Amino acid sequence: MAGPPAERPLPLNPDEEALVRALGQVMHVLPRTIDGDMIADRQLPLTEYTALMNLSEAPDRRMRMHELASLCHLSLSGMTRTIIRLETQGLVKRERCEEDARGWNAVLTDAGFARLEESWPSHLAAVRRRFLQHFDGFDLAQLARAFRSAGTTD
Amino acid sequence: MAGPPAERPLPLNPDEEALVRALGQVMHVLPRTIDGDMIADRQLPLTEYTALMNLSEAPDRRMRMHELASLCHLSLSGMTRTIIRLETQGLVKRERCEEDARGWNAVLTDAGFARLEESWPSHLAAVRRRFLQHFDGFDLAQLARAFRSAGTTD
DNA sequence: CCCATTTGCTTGACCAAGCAACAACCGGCT
DNA sequence: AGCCGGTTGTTGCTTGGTCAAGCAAATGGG
Repeated sequence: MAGPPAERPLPLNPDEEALVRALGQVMHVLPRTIDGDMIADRQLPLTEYTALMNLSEAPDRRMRMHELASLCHLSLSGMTRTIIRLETQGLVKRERCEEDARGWNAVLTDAGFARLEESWPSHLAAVRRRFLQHFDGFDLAQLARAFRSAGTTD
Repeated sequence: MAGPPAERPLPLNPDEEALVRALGQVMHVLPRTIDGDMIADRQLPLTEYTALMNLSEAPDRRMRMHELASLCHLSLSGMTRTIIRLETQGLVKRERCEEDARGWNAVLTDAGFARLEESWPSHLAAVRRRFLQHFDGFDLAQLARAFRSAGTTD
């Protein structure tokens, strides 16, 4: 990545420029908009929804902090703090991990599952309306591959 | 956005699901990666680079806080603080706006311009490598349109 | 078996950024 | 002239990120 101070590479062409700007916009606007929708609609911030959702899909509705953090795109400390918030609301509880007593499992409670059940349609609608809707004619699978390749630490 | 508690809409199909997950990943990883590249390479965080860049393209290298914030995809308060950081480094100065005494102009200094000159190739390289490269076969203009439509507050 | 190292998670400090409440100021209306 | 709604920035609080330190459990070499 490093190099001599001042090369003079070719600047972006207009299409590249437009795409980069538009992506910047989306990255800024989209999470906030969806979070706003969720809060307005179900009083459940996107981060907490995401945690509940990933837990609900895990076997036995439980997961180690490390794995959950990575699925939620959160740092481990951010995950800890999120789980603490959810725990105080009774939506999640923590249990020591049996096969490795250093570890903890975040476990979805029944209340947490109910909260999720009542919230996912709202999340789904937001995702459709704020994002997917705008990619109607596109080859989504191909797009997904490109994004995945841009998102995996190259 | 609001509705009765528990509708049962169709879930996302696998391609939609994959795209949403991949975008989540990118939104999380990309800014941090590029920011990391810029810091490693030029000790200039992405946010500060973006501010300098937008200022440099403005007439007289000056801009009102409001407009600069919007171009940088930053809240006004975030912009205030960024400009304060840049000001303490001597890269920007603030001047009262003459035609409106509430307003301020952020003005790029010569030092700021020099900093930008020395940094933009690094930014450009990061954007190419971390993002554009992964969209080789795509119709970038069409993509840009879709992203713009998803990014404008619907 | 014991001690050093590593691993999994928590915690605290510090920073960046968003939102909401605020202050200063403009401009139009009466 | 004086007020009032809207605009422009700034500040206080919360969330989240990184980094470093701490602690408890696990692992491995002597």
